[in-house]
Amino acid sequence: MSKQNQRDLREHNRSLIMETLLLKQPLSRTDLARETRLSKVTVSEIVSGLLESRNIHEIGTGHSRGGRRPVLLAQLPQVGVAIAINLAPDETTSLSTWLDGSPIDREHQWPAVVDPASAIDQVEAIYRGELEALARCRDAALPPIVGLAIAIHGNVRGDDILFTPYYSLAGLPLAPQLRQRLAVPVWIGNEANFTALGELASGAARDNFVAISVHSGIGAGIVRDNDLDVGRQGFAGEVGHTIAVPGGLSCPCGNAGCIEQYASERAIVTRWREVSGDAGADLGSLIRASQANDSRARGVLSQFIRYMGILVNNLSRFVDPDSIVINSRLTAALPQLIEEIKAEQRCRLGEAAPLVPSLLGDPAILYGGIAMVLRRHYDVRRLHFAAFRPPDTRC
Amino acid sequence: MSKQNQRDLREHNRSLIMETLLLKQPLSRTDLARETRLSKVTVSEIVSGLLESRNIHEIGTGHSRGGRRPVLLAQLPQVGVAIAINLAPDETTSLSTWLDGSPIDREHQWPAVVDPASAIDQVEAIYRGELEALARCRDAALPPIVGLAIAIHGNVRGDDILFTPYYSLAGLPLAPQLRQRLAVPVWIGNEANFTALGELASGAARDNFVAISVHSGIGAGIVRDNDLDVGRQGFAGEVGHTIAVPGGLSCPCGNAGCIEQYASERAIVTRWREVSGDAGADLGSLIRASQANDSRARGVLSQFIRYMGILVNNLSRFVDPDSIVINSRLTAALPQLIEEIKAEQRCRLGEAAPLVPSLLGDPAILYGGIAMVLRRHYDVRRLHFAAFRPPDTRC
DNA sequence: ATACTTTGTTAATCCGATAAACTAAGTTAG
DNA sequence: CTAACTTAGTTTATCGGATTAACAAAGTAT
Repeated sequence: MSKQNQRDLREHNRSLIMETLLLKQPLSRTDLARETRLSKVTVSEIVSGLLESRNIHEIGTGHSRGGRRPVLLAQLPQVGVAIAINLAPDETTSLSTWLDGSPIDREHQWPAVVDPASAIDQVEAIYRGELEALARCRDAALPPIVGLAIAIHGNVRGDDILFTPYYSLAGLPLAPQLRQRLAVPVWIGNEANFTALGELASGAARDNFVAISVHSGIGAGIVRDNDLDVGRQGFAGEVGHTIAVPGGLSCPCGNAGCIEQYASERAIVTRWREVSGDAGADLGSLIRASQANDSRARGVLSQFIRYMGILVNNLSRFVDPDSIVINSRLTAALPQLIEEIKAEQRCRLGEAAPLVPSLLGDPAILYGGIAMVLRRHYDVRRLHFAAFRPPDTRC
Repeated sequence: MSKQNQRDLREHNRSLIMETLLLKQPLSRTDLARETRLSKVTVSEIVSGLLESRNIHEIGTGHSRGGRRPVLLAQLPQVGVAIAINLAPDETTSLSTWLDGSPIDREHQWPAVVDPASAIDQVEAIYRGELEALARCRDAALPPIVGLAIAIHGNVRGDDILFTPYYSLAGLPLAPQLRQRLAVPVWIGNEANFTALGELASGAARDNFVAISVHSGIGAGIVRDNDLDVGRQGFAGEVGHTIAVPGGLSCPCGNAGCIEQYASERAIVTRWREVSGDAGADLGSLIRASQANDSRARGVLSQFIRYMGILVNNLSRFVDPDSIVINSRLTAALPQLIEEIKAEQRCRLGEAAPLVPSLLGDPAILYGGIAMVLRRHYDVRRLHFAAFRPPDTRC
């Protein structure tokens, strides 16, 4: 039902050109015609529109390839701001970027939002606080806000918050209310799904992949054809609640043997405390002990490896992705874990999917929110974050 | 890259009209304009083309709705033949239908194709044998063959046979060779994926669903947006090789604890033989014993229920489909098993996906092959099989 | 018989993509 | 240094496809 008249056709080709430019800028009009297989005339027309709407600009001329020099086109990033808010169970973080994904200021922390009665007010206050922080760090006026993305630690489908294990936001009309109050496009989504968008935009993976996020629970974002697949009820990728041990440890979800009872940070730390006899032990001490070749720590990690191996195997069998991205503090600190998880893949049905570490690490959720905003703003699927500006150059 | 010029637009709208007509025939031109949201003129133009190419015909006039009576349009089924061949490990079956999916003759049996050296010749012989059988049962000449689909019990991606556990067809250029020899469109695909297409065309499920097939192994076809998702290497849906028991029974695939070691027909019959002490016991005797309330049989079935419950749970968490179709001889004979598998769903993350039995049963693979041919022939995604002609009216 | 409805076609128009010709601005070879 | 060639981008003419509006065809209702 989507593309059936000429206006849709034009819209489609505009998206195509914008996406190509965002991915491979700078490009000339002729480059764009070659890449998109559109005629030069069509490209020139659409480019005129994009120039006029100040989405792109001409940045000068490139090197001649034996004739007239090409006029190079590039995105105009500082004409708008994208904002992402991560409603984590224990704190709220926020980040604002230009339209190329480069941060304007550092990441900000705020109190956790847990009370459903005041949740919408709180998020509104955080949004306004973020704007003030931006104003303080910039003397010039801010360009328009092109969108706000809010990461929910729970299940989301469209504007509906369906289930939130860590707080009680289910059923709250967060997105519609904020849209009205802030007069800004608002997108909400599951945290693991945002992470997957972040990995897509950072270049860790593309096309068809799964991004696994390990923290207190285990979630995943499934990307098919450069688009999120959230399933019928927004539960696609709830891989923490796949059963790995029949009749195993009971899980708050109601089932027994869910894999997140064996391989989540919480499960691993619990096990590490048992093994080490230190009730105050945490993920950091486990990592340090492992680096010091502590055999008890290695034992705990072998459990992590084993169950992550099962998860990766099962993911490969179910969805057979092009690659699997892992975002976890354990694999970030101990890169060899990735190889050990790979070594668990013994199924001879084809090669195992390439396993790659996240390029974004902890702030992946926020960058994923930014990606959510930008892909809607530009009406594209893939985009490419500009190199991250080092912290010292920020305000 | 697909739809960017006007020709693509026309092609898209032609497909849209054909798909709508196949699903809801008979329809008038005005009905089609309303359903597709295209203008009456565009519909009339495209319909003229479809009439001229004898894909559809006018079957008369419908009831007046207060004005001129509509001219009803319908598919013209007997202008072409679709053929499907199922290369099962123990036998080969074949089926031919008209373009509405109604069988021309009964299903035919042939010897199993196991020798890679002669496999292509054998399949060619079976195809020609099927044509002869059709000629024998019809005095009139056959219309053209619009395509041949071949179900492979193994992994397929495009024309490439990647892995076949039961015979050695991997790497064989079956499709390209037959295309050349028979001068007919040839499609090959995984058996479970074909089954999913069959369920789609039979109306058992639509849009986004998973069709699980249980026999000697366990496979699944994943349908997203009415299209098959076969994954990077054609392994998507190889759910039999997801691990359900860490360190469990070893599987020929190289892993341990694969779910098909616990819930496939082979696994269940093995267990039934152990429990009953009868080395000749089979699935039929298990079903009969269960119907006679034999407690040992019920025990064996409870294992089936338990592991199928895990599989359904994990599928729901990974892909969150609109529904899950189960095609197995056990659930077909003992429908209450479906309810018992449903009862295993204890995860409170949203409602469990509706679990429905296959409408096609055993010949689902063949009908799925037919669907494969027809959807390519008409360039549509969804289609709807005409009611099956009862066996006694066939030749 | 007259007025109204619905179906489907004809005619006029609009919109978007393309090809061909052309202008602009360079490089290269002699 | 100029003539010939190349590449970039625009102008012009044309084509293909979708839509609107008007109309013809064929019915119903009173």
